[in-house]
Amino acid sequence: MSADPQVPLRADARRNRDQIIAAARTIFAEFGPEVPMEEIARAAGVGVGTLYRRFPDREALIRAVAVDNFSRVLDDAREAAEQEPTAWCALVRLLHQSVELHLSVQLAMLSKKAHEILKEDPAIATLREELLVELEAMVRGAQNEGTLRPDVAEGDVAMLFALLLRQLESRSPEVARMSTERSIAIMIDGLQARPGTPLPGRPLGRHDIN
Amino acid sequence: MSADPQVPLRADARRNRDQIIAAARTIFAEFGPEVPMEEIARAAGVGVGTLYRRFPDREALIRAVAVDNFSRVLDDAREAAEQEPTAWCALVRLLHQSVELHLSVQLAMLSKKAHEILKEDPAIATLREELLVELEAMVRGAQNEGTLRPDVAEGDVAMLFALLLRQLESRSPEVARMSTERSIAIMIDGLQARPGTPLPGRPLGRHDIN
DNA sequence: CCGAAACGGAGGATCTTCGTCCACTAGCAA
DNA sequence: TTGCTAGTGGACGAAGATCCTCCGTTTCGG
Repeated sequence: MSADPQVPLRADARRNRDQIIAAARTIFAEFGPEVPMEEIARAAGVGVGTLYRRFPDREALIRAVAVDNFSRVLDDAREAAEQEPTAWCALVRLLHQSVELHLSVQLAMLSKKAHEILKEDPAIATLREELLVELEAMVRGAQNEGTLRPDVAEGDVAMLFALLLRQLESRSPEVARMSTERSIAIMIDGLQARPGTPLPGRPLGRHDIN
Repeated sequence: MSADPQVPLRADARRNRDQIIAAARTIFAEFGPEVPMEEIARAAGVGVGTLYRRFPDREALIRAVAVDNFSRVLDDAREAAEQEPTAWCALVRLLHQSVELHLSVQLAMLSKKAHEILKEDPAIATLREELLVELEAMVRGAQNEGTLRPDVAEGDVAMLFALLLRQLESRSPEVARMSTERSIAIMIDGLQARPGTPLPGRPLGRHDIN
């Protein structure tokens, strides 16, 4: 995912590296970016030693996971934009594609620490920007269709994503799932175009959410 | 706030106790119930010793804060119910009265640890139940008025509160504030009664959110 | 089959938080 | 005012958590 190292990795090393990123992705998404490294190693089925050999410190791991994940979401977004008949549908689909989204949001907006780390990294800044451009296009598109209320911008939508995707801890999984679905649906309803009920403030663009 | 102790506290002790609860309230609301005790002591302008003398452990403090805060929210809710012309208005007002609400929600729904502690305590269980009853009345009322969509219940509304009130960390305070306001407004729009767009699942009652 | 690459996890170092203890301060009753 | 006692605060040792290195063992691949 990152630039290939001078010397290609041995097959098993490569495999382990991928497993680590995969494990880190789900674990970060669920518990945030500060879980003990050992948890991640265990989930990946490797020893901490291996983890640290591949990623010299937590920051490096977070960066790698973020790059990996932002790319996925960007792909999802582009795919949705391409396949769905309307911009509105694409937006809704993206919003329901929670899992990947969850992590990107978690890292980029919800965790102070992760945010600081990521904002330095140019590769990630680029991905993030591309993603927001994509989102902006959807928002504009849906507004032109008349389906999305005109007084919001991509920053607003990103913010809602962020708020909604935070799973509530505990609860029974089924209720949690249902409640998330219902909340997303209510929120989508709130986004739909409709006369009246102006929003306070001004539309938040992609620079407002820094 | 709790039953008066055998021997009344000396004036300064009383004052310190109140300061501790006040400090804990804002700090818990902002950073969750696991901040170091010393932070709280510092914010309250007392030493850790004082804190521990008054509240033998973190649990005791959390309980005290929760009782204090649930009562406030309950008062707010009743006041809103009484003063606002419609149930819908009362609901909206309550939702905007974020600060107090924030903490109750934070403690009762967002933090696993706090939740476990609180669910044992009968005083808190009572307050919580009373609050949910109040909320249920508002929900029913607003549904009868035809302003609130009929396919939600008090559990849904509580869930939305919980999701929305989680402040995003960092950002500039003004953008954060504006974005919260906007998100709440969008969500309220989504709650308003309207034909079409049925929600998935079933209405979540107050027992679904355990 | 052998050397290099990779592995895993035990363990020492470091950091965090807890909660106690005690010398000091300040209400309050007489 | 004074003396008694409740109250105070913060230094500090204990307990735990997490980090990350190090090295004996295993696995890859030429």
